[in-house]
Amino acid sequence: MPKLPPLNALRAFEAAARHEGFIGAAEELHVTRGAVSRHVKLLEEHLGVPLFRRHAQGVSLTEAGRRLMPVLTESFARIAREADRIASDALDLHIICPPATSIRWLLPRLDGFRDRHPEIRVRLTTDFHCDTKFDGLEYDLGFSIENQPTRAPNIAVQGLFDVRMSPACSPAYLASHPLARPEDLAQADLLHETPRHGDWTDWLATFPVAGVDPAQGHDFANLDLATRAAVMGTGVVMADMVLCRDELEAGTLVLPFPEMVSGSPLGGICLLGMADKWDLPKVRVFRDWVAEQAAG
Amino acid sequence: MPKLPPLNALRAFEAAARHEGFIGAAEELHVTRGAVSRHVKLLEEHLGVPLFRRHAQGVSLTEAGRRLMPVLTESFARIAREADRIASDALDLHIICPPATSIRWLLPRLDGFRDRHPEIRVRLTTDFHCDTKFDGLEYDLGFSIENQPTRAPNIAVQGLFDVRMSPACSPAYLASHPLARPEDLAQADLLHETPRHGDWTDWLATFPVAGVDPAQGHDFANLDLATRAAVMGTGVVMADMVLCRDELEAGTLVLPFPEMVSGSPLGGICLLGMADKWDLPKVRVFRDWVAEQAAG
DNA sequence: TATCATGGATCAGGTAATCTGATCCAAGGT
DNA sequence: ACCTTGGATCAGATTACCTGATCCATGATA
Repeated sequence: MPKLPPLNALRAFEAAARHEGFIGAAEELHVTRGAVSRHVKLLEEHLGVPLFRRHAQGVSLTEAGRRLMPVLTESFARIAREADRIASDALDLHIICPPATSIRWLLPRLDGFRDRHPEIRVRLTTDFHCDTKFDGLEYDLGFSIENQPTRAPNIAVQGLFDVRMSPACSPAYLASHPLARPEDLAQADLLHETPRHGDWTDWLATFPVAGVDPAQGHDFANLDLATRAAVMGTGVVMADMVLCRDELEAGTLVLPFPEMVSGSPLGGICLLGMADKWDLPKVRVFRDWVAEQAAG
Repeated sequence: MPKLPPLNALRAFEAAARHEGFIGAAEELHVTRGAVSRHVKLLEEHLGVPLFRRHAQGVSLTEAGRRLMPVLTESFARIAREADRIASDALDLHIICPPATSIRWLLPRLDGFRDRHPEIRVRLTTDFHCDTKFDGLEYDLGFSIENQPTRAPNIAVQGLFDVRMSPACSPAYLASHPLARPEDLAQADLLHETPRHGDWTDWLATFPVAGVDPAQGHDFANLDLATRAAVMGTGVVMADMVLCRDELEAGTLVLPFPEMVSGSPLGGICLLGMADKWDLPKVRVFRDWVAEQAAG
């Protein structure tokens, strides 16, 4: 079976052959002339044949050197190209995130991540995804609104923040629709993030308020649209304390009952991903960044 | 420009991938499991992506590893194959030698060299060759019967033994043709190694013998044929003391005038070769062996 | 024709990369 | 429950490698 010569010597020779001199090769490899000279000599001894003719000014390839060089140049180039592709793909970070979390929380912060890690190309897909069948091959990480403790064993989970909900509306709506007591909600226009109306149902399970029917009100495709409707004074949305922080701080949304904040029976927002990829540098870096953003 | 990962790590990974385990790779590379493990880990860190999935029993390639492996296997195989060919060609030793020296001196000894250096494939061409235009590309070494001190500057020369000549004939010939005095050679049948008759002319220049005409006698294509004719009792050959040693020791040839041994005006037998190749291992080894044989 | 510039060879000495060998650990087989 | 297999890991030893100085041959420069 053919034996492979010392690889570092091969690389030094290839560089020297390409540069037609040891100095050029030394610069490319960030070593001294002597190191290149030594490598070439070692290779020549290994093969038992000179690869360069030494002249006063520079070197020229011998017959043997001329035969060896193109094989090395091509092989190294192929290896480098493939290794580069693999390393480059390793920096592509594909994330899936539900619309509200994406638009109201992730997207506004994502440029910060891109600034800090320009080498990682983030590809964000904003859509719902089935948590129980998270596509770990397609996506490196997914935001989930259902932090269930038990999932498939090859799916890793990292909690981010609790879901804390409370009814919210615009100051103008509050002025025209008095909400002095929770029972006043029975007359309010409820805004729902999905046709399921789970948001109000869950909250009412924590705070049973007589006369409020979660079946009534307007439906939206997601929480963002419902929230924006609330800001425009359309009604009362079941606002997420985290996702609606901007509006609450700016005062475009207010909480009529600030004491009545419910948790989520689903356990809050979390990140999930395949255990396989969980500790890839790009994944770890993103997870750390998200955790930092969630905490701050 | 694509960057090349650590080459030794690539080799370790390739071996591990081929053996589907670190232990097999370790054996192939003559290192320990730990060394392979470390190399693979280094490469994985370099690329930023795992190449193996670690199980309790052995490892299996990840997507990235499956992409990288064939490129490495093919590239390394190509490099190893070409390097092997070059090293192998470096062991082909092509020699040219004049017929008499070849048949009477070199060939009987050559098996000894082949025994001592079975890795060197000796290819012997038995023919005259023009010394002034020794074909250094075709032949690694050439035996020359003309040890001229000044040659082309890129031709190296190594003297072997002096040419020492004296008339010789078979005992039977001597019995039937009395050669009591040098002058008796005038009546002898002279045997010439070439139509040039240089052998007798040179000897007669050293030992001028009245009445001997170097123009007469029988011509042969080379010294070997002339010598064998002399052994058969055809006449008197101008025998080389080295090349005819066997016959002289066996007594199949005798020297009528053992005191009258001339040197050669050409300086004796030597080896020559291109200065380029003079110190190649195969050449040096052969030169040393020839010198040893010539001295012994 | 002397001097300089260029480019490689070489060497001693230091340092970093690599290997070893022992130990640990997890998972599957008996 | 125990053993076997195969990889991970660590401290310490070893080796390979690089450096930086110096030397040398040659061709350019003045």
